[in-house]
Amino acid sequence: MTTDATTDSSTDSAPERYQPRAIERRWQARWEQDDLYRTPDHVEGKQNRYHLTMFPYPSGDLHVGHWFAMAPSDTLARYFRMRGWNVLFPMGFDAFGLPAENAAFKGGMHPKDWTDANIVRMRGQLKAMGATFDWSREVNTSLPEYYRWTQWWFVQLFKQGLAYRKHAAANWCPVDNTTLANEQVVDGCCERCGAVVEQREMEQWFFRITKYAEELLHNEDLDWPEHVKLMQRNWIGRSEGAEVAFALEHPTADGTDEVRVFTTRPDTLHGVTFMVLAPEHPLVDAITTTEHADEVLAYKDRAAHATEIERLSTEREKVGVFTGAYCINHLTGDRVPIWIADYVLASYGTGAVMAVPAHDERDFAFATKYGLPIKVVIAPPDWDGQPLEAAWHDEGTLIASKQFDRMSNVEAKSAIAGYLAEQGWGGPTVNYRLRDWLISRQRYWGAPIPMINCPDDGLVPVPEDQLPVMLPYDVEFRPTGQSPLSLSEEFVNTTCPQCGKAARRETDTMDTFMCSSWYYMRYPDAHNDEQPFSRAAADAWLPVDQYTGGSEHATMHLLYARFFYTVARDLGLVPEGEPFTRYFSQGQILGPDGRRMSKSRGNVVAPDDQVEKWGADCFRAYLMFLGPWDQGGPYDVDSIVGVSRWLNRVWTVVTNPPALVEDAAGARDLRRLAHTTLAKVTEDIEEKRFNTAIAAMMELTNAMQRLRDEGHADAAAWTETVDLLTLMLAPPCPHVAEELWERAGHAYSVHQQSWPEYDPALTVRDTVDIAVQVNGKVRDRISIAPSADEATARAAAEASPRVADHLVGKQVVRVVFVPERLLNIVVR
RNA sequence: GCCGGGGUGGCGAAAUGGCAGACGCAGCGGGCUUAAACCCCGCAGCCGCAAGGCGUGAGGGUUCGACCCCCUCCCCCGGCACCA
Repeated sequence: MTTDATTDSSTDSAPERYQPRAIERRWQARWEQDDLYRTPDHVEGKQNRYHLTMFPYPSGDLHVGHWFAMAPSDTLARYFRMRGWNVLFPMGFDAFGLPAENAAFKGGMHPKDWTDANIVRMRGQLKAMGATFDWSREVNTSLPEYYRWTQWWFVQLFKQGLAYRKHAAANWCPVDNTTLANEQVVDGCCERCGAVVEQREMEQWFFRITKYAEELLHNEDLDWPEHVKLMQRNWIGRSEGAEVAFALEHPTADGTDEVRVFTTRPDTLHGVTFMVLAPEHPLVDAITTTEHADEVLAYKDRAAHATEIERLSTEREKVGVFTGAYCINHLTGDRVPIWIADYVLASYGTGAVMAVPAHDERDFAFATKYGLPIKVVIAPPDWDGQPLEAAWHDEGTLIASKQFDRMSNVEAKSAIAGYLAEQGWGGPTVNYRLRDWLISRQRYWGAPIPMINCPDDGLVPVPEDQLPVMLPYDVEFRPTGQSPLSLSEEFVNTTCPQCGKAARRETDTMDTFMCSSWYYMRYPDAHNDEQPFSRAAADAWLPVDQYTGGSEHATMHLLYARFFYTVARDLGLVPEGEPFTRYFSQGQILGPDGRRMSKSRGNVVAPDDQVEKWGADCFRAYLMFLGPWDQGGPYDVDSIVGVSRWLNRVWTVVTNPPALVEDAAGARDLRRLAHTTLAKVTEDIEEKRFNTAIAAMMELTNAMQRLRDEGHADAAAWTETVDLLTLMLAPPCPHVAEELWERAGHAYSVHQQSWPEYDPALTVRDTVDIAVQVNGKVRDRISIAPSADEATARAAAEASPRVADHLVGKQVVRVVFVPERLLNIVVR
């Protein structure tokens, strides 16, 4: 460590200043040299505990948001390590993805080189944080040694029938030139770039996540924030109802003789007056009559060109066209006209709905516009038989429904659904809003889908011993909408693994969410080149005991990861249960102006500058101190100085203590405060309330400062307090804690010490101040023994003139006494 | 529209039925210093000279007592939204 030219270091009496950066560099080097944070799979006498914070995308620079997510997470991992657990806290990089290509395209740098350079830079920045990451387990999803196993996963899913190829309308981002999963479309726009998403018909790979919809829905028992679990449940969107077959009046040329619909209202089946198919419904062309063909064609064309935003708008007037065809309602024998309209979604249910205008607002609007009949089958109370002015969707009693008349509509739901099943016309069913996960991307920087298309054998997976399918370096990766890999003859041309004949490789790459769906399973066995990870490693570490990260991933990463874990479990790769036992979502750190940090707003706070100026310990502590972790908040450039002052004060009181003497009374007071603080800090860290934990440590420090001003303190109590403070400081501020620990003459390292236990006996007070109220208003405060009873407290209270004044001439009607809190005298 | 989370000094916040504003920023006064910075001490919700009164988005309720529980409403943030 170098001493700089500050004048005070030359004099004997002047205290040594706290120099955070020098201390931090010194200890980071030492920890790395000693491999202090390498985590073995098993440690005698310790239980394993897996802590994880979401790994970053290597965009180039670690920003304040990363620190805000990771520093408290590291504090937690350090705390549990001190509690005696063998804590795994790994780090890596989610290194595939679009920004590498876009940046590469702009800067003329190859995506791999750009990504690798960013990782080097960010690894250095992460190390500056002083976190307890076990770098020996680092993963980089863009390396063949990793994506080989991502491809292996794809093959397993394919073999399980969970990966399939389908020609379907897909979300297409015209700016990024690739398809997007449903989850990546926000308000009809690309989640990443904001461009308006289009629909494009193409061959795409999907994962059958919907097979697990019911299982994924059941997340009640997870120790996760309720709002995140709710977001997942809403996203999956279970709805109970019935599937109903309607007979086509004229079967189609290929023999189809019915249309099936999904409805949550089988109770209104007798009120169906028309039917609406999605414009993309496969039956549309076959049933459309010649005289309506032109109109239908024109409408389909218009619907196909509407953007997602237009189609999603609930305000847009509902328009459609008649196909000329009819079907028959089995229950009533009614002849029902079939229309098409784009408010019916091809991708939900059966892509067709039965319309009951009397009891559904959308159908009501549609019927009114086109003069279609409105038939009431649930009578609103006091209904006079006149036409309805609006759809009635509340509960009621069935009418005009044959044998179901006079039944409550709630009963009728199951009664009619059951009757349909008996008659072979459908029956009760459950539908989910969740769609299968579209995973193919027409971009370069991702893991190639390990499939081969053979003219004879069809789609054949690349044999596992031939993985990875290497992503070629020399490829024209300019985004054109055509998969870049398809332009490389060398990549595309191969032979069929089954018949050996010439065949072509799949040229799409995988959605990067696939890489992050299993990375937490890789850390336990990060360098295994025989399998993605061993069962032994999985048993040692999985599931993750504490996961932390932003809740923006609620319906993407967190759902996909649960899906993957379910598959892994079914394959016998991992223990039973869920991937993340506990999950905590931190809030978002905002710019000093209270808005999201972004370069265009010019409100970005650069963490490197802050670390250089204040030190990593101070920056970590500031981020934890600014408010509740799950709430986030603005980064206030001015108030970090308060945390810096605190650490300086800690430094001063510890390195330059008052005269150490014997003082029994002072010792009791100091110990009481030290142990009360320890109790509070322990509880707060367990509850992830870092802001109040730090506030408590500040209070303790302030009290020590007062003793220092007084000039003397009890030697034993002082030393004990210094040690406790240093140990409490170790998780949030690891460097200064290590330095002070060493200066106190203790053995290296503070990070291998046990978390101290507080002594409840030492926290007991001799007297407590309680509030005295008269009619609920505080009139005075009195000091009494904590054990004092009501009579004692009341006597003391009445002795106070400030209280007595309010009792004069009044009659006491009630006295409420809360020990150690207050006394309330109710008078009249 | 539906579902969550929130609204407390000039600012970040604390208190989950019991002394509202701990801790910190900014502010004011003082000390140290040739001076500045650092550092240290003190003051500080609002009105008021004071006694006292008022005060946790607004209004109502329950209670001896409400930031906290209940009802109605307003505003901010997040999610979902033609899912039949």
